[in-house]
Order: sequence, then structure tokens, then C-alpha cells
Amino acid sequence: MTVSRALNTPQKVSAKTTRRIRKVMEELGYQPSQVARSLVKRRTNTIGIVMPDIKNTFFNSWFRSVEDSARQFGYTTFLCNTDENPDDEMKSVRTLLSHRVDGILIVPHSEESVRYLMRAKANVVLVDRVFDSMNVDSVSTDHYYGAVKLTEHMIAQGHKRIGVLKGPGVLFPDRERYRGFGHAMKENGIEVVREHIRNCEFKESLAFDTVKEMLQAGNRPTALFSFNSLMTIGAIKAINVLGMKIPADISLVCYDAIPGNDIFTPGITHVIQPIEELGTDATKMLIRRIENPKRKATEEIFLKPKLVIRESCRKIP
Amino acid sequence: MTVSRALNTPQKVSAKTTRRIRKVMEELGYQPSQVARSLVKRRTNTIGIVMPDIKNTFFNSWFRSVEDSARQFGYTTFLCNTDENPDDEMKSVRTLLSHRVDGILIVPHSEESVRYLMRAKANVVLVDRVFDSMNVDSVSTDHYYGAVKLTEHMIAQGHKRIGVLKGPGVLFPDRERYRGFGHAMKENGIEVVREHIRNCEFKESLAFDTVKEMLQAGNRPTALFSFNSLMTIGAIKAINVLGMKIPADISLVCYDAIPGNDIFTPGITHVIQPIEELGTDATKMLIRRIENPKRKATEEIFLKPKLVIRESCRKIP
DNA sequence: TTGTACGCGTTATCAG
DNA sequence: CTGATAACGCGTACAA
Repeated sequence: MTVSRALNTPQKVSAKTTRRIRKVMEELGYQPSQVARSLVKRRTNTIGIVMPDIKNTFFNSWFRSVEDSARQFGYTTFLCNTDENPDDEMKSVRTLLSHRVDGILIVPHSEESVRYLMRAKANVVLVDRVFDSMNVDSVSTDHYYGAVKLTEHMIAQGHKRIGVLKGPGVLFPDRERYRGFGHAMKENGIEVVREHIRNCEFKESLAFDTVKEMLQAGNRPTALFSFNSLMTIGAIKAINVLGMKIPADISLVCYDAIPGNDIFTPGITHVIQPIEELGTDATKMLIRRIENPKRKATEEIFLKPKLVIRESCRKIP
Repeated sequence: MTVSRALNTPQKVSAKTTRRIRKVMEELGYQPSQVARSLVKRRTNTIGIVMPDIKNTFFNSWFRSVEDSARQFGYTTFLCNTDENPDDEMKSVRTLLSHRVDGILIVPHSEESVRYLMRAKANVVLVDRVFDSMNVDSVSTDHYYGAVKLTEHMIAQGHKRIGVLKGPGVLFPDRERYRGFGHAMKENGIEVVREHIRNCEFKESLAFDTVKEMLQAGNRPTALFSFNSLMTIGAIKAINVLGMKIPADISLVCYDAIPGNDIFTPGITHVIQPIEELGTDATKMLIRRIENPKRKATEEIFLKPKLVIRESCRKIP
């Protein structure tokens, strides 16, 4: 019909007709079907977001900035939570692809789903995590740098026995942070105590148990470095349970802000990532890719995190 | 083709053919197009979620439970943030409808968008907020009850001068909570001091200013009742700035848990809503409606919130 | 400036 | 059990 033109290229339709059409549209409550339009245009104006958990402060802030900028460009977002579960991640990717999203923003856990996406020639941008030897667009932050900064701060405050609450070492951020920690320690000639390096799987409960045990053992650390906010919460609970005080009895620093960060006392010294940018950059990157699918060259963006010094890491004489 | 049958009704196709088809599917990386399927079936297997802000602890928990159960039923979710902005809300609703979502779960701010949805004969479930005299399915919690409980607790602790941080009184939960507060006060023969009832628009910054001022004035309240977590944070910050202590100098209770609720000291006495249920019930309700569109009767579910007593409201001699 | 025919990738409906 | 044909609601190309 002429209707289609009136909506998409109004300049090619007489003003009178356009008005008439608009009016009837109102009366009928007519809205063009994106699904029919998608079928012929081979574009759905949707993007899929695949991430671990929207309840996590870090990810919900990130998603928010993605949604905002996506909407600006006329895209609506599908959201899928994976809980770091490879199966769920794979399923989400499949579903999204079957819905013919124009592109996918993924905070991946498994290489498999990413490879699948690439084979499917989907438009993809990896976020927060990258895999070596894969040719994909990605946006992440410099975890190595952040960890170095945090470690250097603890060292500058006089800490030598530092406990680390890390993950299993399979994901990029985890590995990079640990590498950063190790580097800073080595640079300062401080030996790392094996028993003070603990894999808590990024889980609150494990961090709780671990910290409780570590702080009751002999030769206990004077400071703790937690790799994410969930483990930080576990650590804080353990410290509370033991009746210890931060930073008088034990110092604590961590990667990312904890929930309620701005009202919690003492203020926790931490590294903060530029979450907004992580969202807008990733979205723009994806949309550029969508609008330019044949481009071969890929881009990797690394944003710098920032050290926020507060009161949770005391100076040791 | 036979392909369609092989996927949808395998029993009507010979096992051999099905196997052959599956094999070729693998090789080609073929996935049926949901958009083409949607066009003919008039079902997209998607639902739209419209809510204020995914960064809000309450809403992201809620959304998570929605997404989980929706996925169980084979639905993928579109997520739209409105920031309580009627225009954005309207736009989101329009977009969602143009994408032909099978139904919409909305935490509405404006009646207009809801009316629009009803005129469009969309499948809708209202969440957290209801409008009088509208015939729609809805799930919310008993805000009146929660506020009564909280107020009664303060009164039982001996408080008479109670400051209230409320919203402008346009939304259902806001009005109900205030009504509950008023009821409990009246029942106990306590007079409400006008200057202690403040509209902070549910905003942290306004609550901060308000509390700072209120606590410096004469005849100041001995306890504060905040209507949501954002205002609670503002209140806590103000209390900190004034160098006061909770609950020694001022008692504080609030609706909903604050972020970091489980590590914040002192523990804040609050009312908690059954968020998971709010999500699963709403989703089930919507899906039932989708699968049974001609049903006329609507249902309104009201879930009971729970009072969680902690240490933030002290006993007055 | 407006109308017509065709195709997008499925499913539904008949035939075979 | 399998194949052919017509929709679904829109955009595109071309004709009027």
C-alpha cells in the first residue's frame, strides 16, 4: 500500500494522503508489524544481551547503559541470564539467533558459545572477557592494571602478608587480576604465601568460610584482596563473625564496589571500572558492526579502571 | 517442506527422514527463523517487561525471577526501563507492541500506557501497582499491611514523633503505605505532626536534604520511616553527616531492603516483599492469559510482605 | 504521486 | 508419510 510509504518515506507521499493515513491509523490503533517488516528487511532492530546475572550490581549497571544507548539507536534488547552456566549460555545464544537478533553482546563464560556465534557469522561483541586467539570485537577493562594499583596501595601501606580471594583462574579477568597482583608483589620483592591465595569461586559463601579459617590460622594475613564484590561480602561477614574490625584488625580492599558501597563504613578501598563506558562502547561497537557486516578487521578496546582509596586499608607501622 | 514437520511434529515424519534432516541442519548450521514462524503463527514467544529501573535492587531481583520462569515456559524477554517517565513508558509499550510480544508485564507509572494496552487488547499483567476501576490482571503486595506493621513496631518501641519520608502520593504503593501509617498512628491515639511528613519524591538526594533539615529543627522526630530504599540511603547519609548514630540518636525503619542490607550495621528494621513470588506469579498469570486470551474475568493477587526486625529502631524508655 | 506484483521463511491445508 | 500451494504483513521494484 501507500501506507508503507507514508510511514517510511513521507516525502514521497502527498501531505494530504499522509495525514489521512495517520488519522486512520489512530482510529484503528494500527501499528506496523515489526515481525513482518523484519522478515523482508532481514533486520529485526533487536539486540541480544547474554550475561551472568542481572542481580549483580556490576552487570545491572552495565546493562542499563547498554539499554539506554541501544534504544537511542532504535534497538530493543533481549536479556538472558546465564549464571555462568555454559549450557544456559549456549541455549540463550541459540534462542537469540533463532529470533534473528541483529547482534549479540555477550559476557561469555565459555569459548564454545562464542565459537558458535562466529560460525553462525553473527555480529558479536565480547564484553569484560576476551579469549586469546579469537578474532572478535571486544570491550573490557584493564584488570591487570587495576590489580597492580590495588596491590601497590596495600604494599605502600606497609602490608606484606596479603590474602587473596580469587576465582578458579579460568576467566580472563580472574587471571589478569591475579597476574597483576603477582607482578606488584614481585616488583616489591615480597614473597607470596601459598596458603594465603585462595580460590573462592567468586562465591560469597566460600569466601566466608575461607576468610574465617584464614583469619584464625597462624601467620594470618594483615590485609585481604578480594577479586569481586560477592566474595567481599562473604569476607566482611566472616570478619564480623570473628568480632574483628576493619581496618584495625584486618585490612580489606577489593575489585568493584560492593552494594551499598556509599553508606558502608568504613569506606572500602576498591577499584572501580568505567561501567557506563563499557556499556556505551560495546553497544556502539556492535551497532557499527551491524551496519557494516563485511568489515574484516576487529577491534579490542581496553578501558582503564580507577583506584578509589578509602579507609579500609590501614597503614602498618 | 517436510522440514517443518520434522521439527514440529516428528511423529508424522519417518524416522529416517527426520534423521537426514537433522544431519543437514547441523552441517548448514540452520536454525528455523522465529520471525517467519511468528508471522504465520501470530505468536512470537516473547514477552515485554516494562519497569522503572533495573539498577534498583528490588526490580532487578524481580526481573530475574520473571526471566527464569518465562524461559521455563519457552519465552524470551524484552526489557525496557522507564525511569518512571510516562513518555518513555509509552514509547516502550509502543515498541513492544510493534514487535508483537505475546504479552506485557508492566510496573506502570501512568494510567495512560495501561489504557493504551487495553485498547490494543494486549495481554497485560500489572505488577506492584494497580489502578482503581481498571479491569486488568495484577500482582502486587499489601503495602498497607506492611506499613501498619512497621509503624506498630515503632510505636511499640515507644516512638511517638515519627518522621515519614514518602513520595508524592500519586502511585498506589505510596498511597497505601501512607494510609497504613496513618491508620496505625490513629489506632494508637498518636497525633501526626505535619512537618514530619515529607514528600521526597522517592529520591535519595531529596531525602538527604530533608532529613538533614528535619533533624536539626526543634521538636525533631525520634524515628524515621522511609518509604523506599533510595530515600533510606539518603537518610543514612544525612544522619552520618550530622554525626548522629542509628539507633542511639535516631531510629530508622524502611520499606524494602537497602543494597548491602546484610552487611550494613546496624541492621535496618524493614519490610520485605516476596519478590520471587511477585515475579513467578506475574509471569504465570501472563502466560495463562496468553494461552487463554478470550477469558474475561480478571484476577488481582495481593501478596503479604514480611516485617524483619533488626536493630535500627531503639526502645524508648 | 499512487497502485501492482512479488518475495521474505515459515505453517496450514489439501492432495498425492 | 510426503509434496504442493496459499497465506502471514510488510518492503521493493516497476508500472501506471
